[in-house]
Amino acid sequence: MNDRSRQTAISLSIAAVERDTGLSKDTLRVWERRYGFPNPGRDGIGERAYSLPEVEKLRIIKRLLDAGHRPGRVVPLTLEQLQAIADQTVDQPRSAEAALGLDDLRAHMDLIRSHDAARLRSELTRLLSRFGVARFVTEVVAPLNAAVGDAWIRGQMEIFEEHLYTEAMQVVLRAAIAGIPDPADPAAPRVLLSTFPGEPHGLGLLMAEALLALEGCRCVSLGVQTPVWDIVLGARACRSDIVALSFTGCMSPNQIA
Amino acid sequence: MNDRSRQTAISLSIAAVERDTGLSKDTLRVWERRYGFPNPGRDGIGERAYSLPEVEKLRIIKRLLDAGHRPGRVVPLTLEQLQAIADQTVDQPRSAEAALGLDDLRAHMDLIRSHDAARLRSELTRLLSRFGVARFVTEVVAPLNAAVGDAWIRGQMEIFEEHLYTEAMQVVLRAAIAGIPDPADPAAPRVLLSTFPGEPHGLGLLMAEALLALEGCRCVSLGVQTPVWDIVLGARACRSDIVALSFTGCMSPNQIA
DNA sequence: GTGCCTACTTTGTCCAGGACACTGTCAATC
DNA sequence: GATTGACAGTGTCCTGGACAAAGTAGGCAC
Repeated sequence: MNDRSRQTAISLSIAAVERDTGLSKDTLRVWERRYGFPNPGRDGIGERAYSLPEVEKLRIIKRLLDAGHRPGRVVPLTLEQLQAIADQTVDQPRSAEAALGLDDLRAHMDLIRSHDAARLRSELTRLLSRFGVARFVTEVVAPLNAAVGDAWIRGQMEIFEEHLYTEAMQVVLRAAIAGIPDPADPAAPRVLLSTFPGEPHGLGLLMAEALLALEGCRCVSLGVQTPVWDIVLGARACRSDIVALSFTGCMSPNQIA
Repeated sequence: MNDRSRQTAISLSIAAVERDTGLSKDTLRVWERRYGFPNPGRDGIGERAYSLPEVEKLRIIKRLLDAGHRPGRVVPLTLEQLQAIADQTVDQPRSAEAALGLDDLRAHMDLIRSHDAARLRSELTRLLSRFGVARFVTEVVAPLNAAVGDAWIRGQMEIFEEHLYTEAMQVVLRAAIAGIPDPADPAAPRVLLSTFPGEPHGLGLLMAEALLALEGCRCVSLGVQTPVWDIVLGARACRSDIVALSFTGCMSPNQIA
């Protein structure tokens, strides 16, 4: 309700840190109790006041957790140790097959980092025209997403850069989808797309929509973060044959009565 | 971490209710303490187990709060009383000017409720062509948004229907924006668009983007929910002259160093 | 070595009840 | 009518305790 203006000193309330890091208030307090980190000062009222470097470190830790590490092993570490772990973590087998060579991929990452939204969009559109929708999605979007995710884990990419990329890619993908004609076959399977609450990333959804539309499906998207119950309602209302849900990794289509 | 499967009995954990209603765990507990509602049962472990009707009532209450009512006045009421308040609340002065007459508006609401995504899209596209981008945004999108919001407050619209509408409108607006050529003038003002964390609605952003692009601005959108610090970083990186932030109601552009 | 079962440890979330700053309300005063 | 002050309504934060679910390691048969 309040969000008292904390701009005076550069420190954040526990609610702000929850927003910015994705770590719940409970988790933040219990880490402080157990690991001694974070160790926020207190403002005049006795409430936690997190410093900016502390929040930055928390963000790095959150990324490592999402990448599969355990809190007990990473929370007590120093910044340098965290960076080292991040670097070695992402040495997973990269992009087996891709229309983009590794050099191309690096070039596009640099393009993102150059913050030239218009050029990024036109370059992506060029690739779309060159490879067609299907190859574009599987061999350009997917590896680029992975590369952006990796850079993000390594701390080599700011959040706004990732937003910039997501927005540009969204524009291109939506244009691609708009270019796919509706199936003439009245028996075409009807697909409802959405993500569960807690999954705000919509690129996977658009990728799926593009591929499914290509296959001749009649796609209806509900956008991201639809409550489970409303997904059921929506599936029923649209008489959908398939419900496609996009996760950060796995995919689970299933039939609904 | 757990989200224990509660499908067996039809009850939700406090975390699930927080997700589905937007009321914080703290608020839910304190309402229980103060007003005696909600009054969830306890599962085997002693944790709150909210019933489905309870959650539905909480959702209605949340809507009324967002519409300006005070908790003490609405939380203790019965469902009927709440419905009565909702009905009388929305009797605000409706749509002074609009390209859509009230009948048209009602017709479009019915179209949304018919769950025919394709027809909704094409109808909106038709209106876009007929009125042009500027009038479409101000005289079609804006009143429709308001009408959807009203229906939502009255409980006359399911969440998935609102998602359906948002997605369709998004497709149309993005197509409209894509059709606006980039300004040739190299001195065109550069505008960065985003919303603050906590504001996940992107239609306002797209409306602003459309209007600004029409005015010859060079728009770059970061999408929704960008952390404040990253908006600053983004504005700097894109050398933006203006930062446009979309809220649920008011608009606040401002200059950045 | 491989597979499986059983302890042990880690970890996020939940609980209770107290506190307090912020905001809106209402009445008395200038 | 505006301003001020008392007062109640309200959301968020605090502490410290508890525990189920998930992950890890040891033991034992094959």
